[in-house]
Amino acid sequence: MAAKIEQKTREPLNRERILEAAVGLADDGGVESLSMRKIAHELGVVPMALYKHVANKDELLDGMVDVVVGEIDPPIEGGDWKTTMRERILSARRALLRHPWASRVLESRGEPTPTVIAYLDSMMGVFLAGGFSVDLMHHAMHAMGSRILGFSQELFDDTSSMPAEEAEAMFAQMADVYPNIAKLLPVAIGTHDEGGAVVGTGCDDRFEFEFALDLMLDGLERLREKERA
Amino acid sequence: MAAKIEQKTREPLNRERILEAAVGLADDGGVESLSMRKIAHELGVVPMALYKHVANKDELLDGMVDVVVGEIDPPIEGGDWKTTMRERILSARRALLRHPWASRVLESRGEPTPTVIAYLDSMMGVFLAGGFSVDLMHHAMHAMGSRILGFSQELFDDTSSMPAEEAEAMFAQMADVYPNIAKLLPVAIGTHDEGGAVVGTGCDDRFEFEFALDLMLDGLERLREKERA
DNA sequence: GCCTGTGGGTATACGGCGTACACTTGTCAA
DNA sequence: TTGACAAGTGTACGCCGTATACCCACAGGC
Repeated sequence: MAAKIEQKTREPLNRERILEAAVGLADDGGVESLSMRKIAHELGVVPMALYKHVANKDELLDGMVDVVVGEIDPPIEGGDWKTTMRERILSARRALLRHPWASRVLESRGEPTPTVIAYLDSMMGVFLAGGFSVDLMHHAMHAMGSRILGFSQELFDDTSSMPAEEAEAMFAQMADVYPNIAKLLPVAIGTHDEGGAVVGTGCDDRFEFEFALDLMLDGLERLREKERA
Repeated sequence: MAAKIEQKTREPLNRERILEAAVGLADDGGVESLSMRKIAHELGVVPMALYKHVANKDELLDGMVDVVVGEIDPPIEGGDWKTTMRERILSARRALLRHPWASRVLESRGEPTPTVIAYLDSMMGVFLAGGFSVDLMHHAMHAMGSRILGFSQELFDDTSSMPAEEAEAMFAQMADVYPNIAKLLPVAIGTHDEGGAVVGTGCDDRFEFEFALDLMLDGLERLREKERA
């Protein structure tokens, strides 16, 4: 009896299950190819059924962003402002790396969701608790920009995904047209002659992100100290 | 005779005319609502006619980006690296403000076009001519990120577009939920009590952009000096 | 003058999309 | 038993990008 009921009444749809399916599909298919029809199919349901639980596709995208932002660790307690900020931003970055579509969706959405606003608010709190004036905190938030959410759009595709010799050939080919990019050949590809030994540190995304992050945080620290004096 | 010919043989389609129309439509309609059909209609032609001159919509978007990047002033000659960089980036920003859709398209495109690559290459040249090592230039380019092309995505919509009292009401309403954002009310809205006088500097996009830009450039300058020592 | 490519514009059509609207059906309170 | 209500369905509309086949003016060779 119970089994029969279980068989015929499948698990009912709800907002969480829809978001979960959507996030999963976006994770492995990319957000461009995400469609209401595919989500519905994934859930074994007709497309219009989704609209009983989400208003429309935009609202669903907002919900997906909230799922990702919800994965960011809470701020650590008791640290100074800089490490608190740094750690949390790196946690945000980890969340966004798990869901590579999220940064694009975040940018394209006009108004931030309450979840995102709450995150930003808490980050502002970290600045203020660290001794920033409201004014400086304001500028700091603008200066951090998307970095505070763990991403900064890269303008080049990383060449690290292609075989080294292919990338090398590509670089060599455009050496005369783009002389300065060509100079990056050794450091960006990863075969890098250093004191006679070829070391393999290429374009390390994590390093570059933290490099820029620390540059920003250090600059802000300096301004904060100047302000307090 | 000549007039008759002129009448019946309209100005022929070509890539430039298509790009011009597309940029115009995107400028006033937004890039989301830009469609091949609308461009064709604008040009008094059937949609498929466009495909004789552009491969597909993606390639057309690339072309549109190139138009915008082409509007960026060439680097000034004879200045030090920092002002050269600064001025050119501000010129890029002006171009992107004329075509607000361009930054979004730039981000969403995977591989940069040759035009964009050439721009980046010339910016690298500015760093190198300024005495940066190839390594530091490499990190600097990553750190600048999209800022080098004149934009840094804002995470909040600017409240400056809505009437001050409405914004004020909005802020007041969320004061208990977002205490730190609420503290921005005076400085971000634009009515700002300073020494008894209410001054009207709100969220100044230009100021915020240059604030962050200079923070970055100053940080890089320090690293450059440390490196040379 | 005629033939024949060929390049540019056209007509039609396909499969996909988001979603409005009208419907059935299963559940439970009264 | 009824009847309201929530959840899921079916159909349809108007968009989208673009494949494919077509037409036709015109240039170059004969």
